[in-house]
Amino acid sequence: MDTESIRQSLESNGLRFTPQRHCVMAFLMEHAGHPTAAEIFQAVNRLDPRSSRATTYNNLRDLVQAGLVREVAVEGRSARFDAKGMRHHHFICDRCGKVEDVDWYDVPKPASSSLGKRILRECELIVRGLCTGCAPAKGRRRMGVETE
Amino acid sequence: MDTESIRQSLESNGLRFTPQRHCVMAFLMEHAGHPTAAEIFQAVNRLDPRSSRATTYNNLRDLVQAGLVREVAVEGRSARFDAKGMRHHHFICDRCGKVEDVDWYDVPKPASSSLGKRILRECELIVRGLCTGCAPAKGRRRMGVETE
DNA sequence: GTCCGAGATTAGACAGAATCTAAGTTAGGA
DNA sequence: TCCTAACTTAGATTCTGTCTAATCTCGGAC
Repeated sequence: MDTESIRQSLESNGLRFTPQRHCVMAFLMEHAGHPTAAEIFQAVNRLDPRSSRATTYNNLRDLVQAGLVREVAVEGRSARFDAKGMRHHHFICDRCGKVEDVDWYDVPKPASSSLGKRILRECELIVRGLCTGCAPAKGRRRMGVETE
Repeated sequence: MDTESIRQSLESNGLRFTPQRHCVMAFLMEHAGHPTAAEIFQAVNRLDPRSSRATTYNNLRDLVQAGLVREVAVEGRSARFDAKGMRHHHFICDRCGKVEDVDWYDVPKPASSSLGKRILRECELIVRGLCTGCAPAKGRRRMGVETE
């Protein structure tokens, strides 16, 4: 996503395109590793030491509302964010907590009517396991495949 | 799940069965509404005013490790927990944040090999939308079905 | 070009959630 | 009974996020 389309998305949501917002977007697009709000603030603050934490949090909230950024659902203390590029699911490593993308595939929705709820978005999948770094070497199968 | 099987699960994980742990499990099994750690602590503390917050947090962590309790992946400030009874997915209301259970159905896993990761558990689904309380009355369709 | 108002930013205080620490207690095996 | 490891406790601390009031900036109206 280029600067101009970021600007357009912001303005169509009644938001101004500011250097701070650009900075947040740029960092998120460069870092696919689902950084936390604190990491984003650090990065923004490194580029412009005058920028404040409140602004970063405000901007993250605004960008999520504008649909430019997604907040990833993971356990843990701090919110993680994701520049919305291609749709994808998420993989969480049970050992190191790393969040990785999983290629998108359609997941069947539960029947909305049977729930009595209104389903607004595609279902998001959380896949758990061990990432390449944490999984034991191929051939040795210490952990097995546990399905609860 | 009865007291004896809780005791066995704890002991097979090298953990003692203590009144505090029993209290946490009992509360979680009675309250299916995915209480937060703070709510669990309040409830435990009401039964035994001497019990401490640190113990409740420690016990929740231990119970999750022992596989007796699940931490639910939701955005938001406080961790939410769930006694592992029947398998189910989760529905999160976009407006009020309420977490509800969705009946279990199998979701196709991504191909483990193609990921280079080891998938350890069933995939967890996060469904979003408006709960019965927040959805506009039937017939009026203000929000439509938005699929990102 | 100037003025004005809404939106944006800032620093720092504040609040809530979770963790850490050190000391005391308890349970269970030797 | 004694000893040790596991457990619990109170309270301090850290971390994460929000709020507030003051200031700044942009863009439209004049």
